[in-house]
Amino acid sequence: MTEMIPTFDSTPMPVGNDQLVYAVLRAADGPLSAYDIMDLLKPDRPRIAPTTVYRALEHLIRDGAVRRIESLNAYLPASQTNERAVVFAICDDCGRVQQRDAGAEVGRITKALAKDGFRPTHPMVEVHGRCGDCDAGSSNVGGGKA
Amino acid sequence: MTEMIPTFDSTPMPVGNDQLVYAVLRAADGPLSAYDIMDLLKPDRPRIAPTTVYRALEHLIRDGAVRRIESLNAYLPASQTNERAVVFAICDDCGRVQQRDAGAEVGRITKALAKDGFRPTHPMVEVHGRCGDCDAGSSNVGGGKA
DNA sequence: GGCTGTTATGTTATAGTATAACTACTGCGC
DNA sequence: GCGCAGTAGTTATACTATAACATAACAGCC
Repeated sequence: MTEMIPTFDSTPMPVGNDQLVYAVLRAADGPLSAYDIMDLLKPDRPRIAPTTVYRALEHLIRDGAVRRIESLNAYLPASQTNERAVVFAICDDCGRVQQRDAGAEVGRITKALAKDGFRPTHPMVEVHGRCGDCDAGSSNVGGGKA
Repeated sequence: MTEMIPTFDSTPMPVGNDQLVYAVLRAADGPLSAYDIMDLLKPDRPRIAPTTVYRALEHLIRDGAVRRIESLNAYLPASQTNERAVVFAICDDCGRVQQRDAGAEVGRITKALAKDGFRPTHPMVEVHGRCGDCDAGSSNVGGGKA
């Protein structure tokens, strides 16, 4: 946890970019692209550049506070301190993403690959679909997509 | 204009962009980005545009002949006609990718999500790591990364 | 034949995502 | 002070993908 809540203070507000980026991600109700983040930081940092955002994301991801969704080119605050493999359930309708542990299943997959001589370092599982809310909301009886 | 093979006989044999793109992917020994493909097609089609390549990829993916690797923004010919869920084992050293069936494990994951009301449509599993060849070739005894 | 809808393609421009290259500042240990 | 590592700023550019519009080929129908 790099959480560092800088509350009652006398310090000269050294809130770094990492914290700012993290705060923006926490405040959002869905994944954000790096450029979304940049736009949301503009009020505080009018001249912020992509590089800055990407560097902050790099740190946050390295520390496990943020995760990247490859299939969306977007970023989310990690939901759990739990370090096991995570699966993203991505709703293509509303854009919201759930994170769930899939350590067991991912373990089976990586073990099978290891048997073939492959040495896994970073597994990722992303499942697109439709969340319960959206599925209920616009029940189109035919069964197709919206 | 559409690259007729000008052979013996009157059959038009119009080799479309889809076939050209597919041929390039088959000839490569690893995944290619859309712009890699474009460059490789330049000799045949000096003025080919990104749009054309993306459209061909769209068709090929729709037909199951090609798969996209999200974490690389790259494309591969599908290894199997088998329609089950596939896991990509991506070597971060040499760039080569193996495709293996992971229908069983992916089935467990999607079933678990379905129990929560999520309706999966397109699961993807991509595992980064190091292939057997690279792991053997540059055995760095400490166990870290290259 | 003429009309129209559909699919594929071409062409130009632009949007969106990510990194390179260089500079400079800060804190820390020697 | 000096070098080093980490962070940050700045500018430019590379890489990935789509929008918007025009054209051509063909099929079905009147």
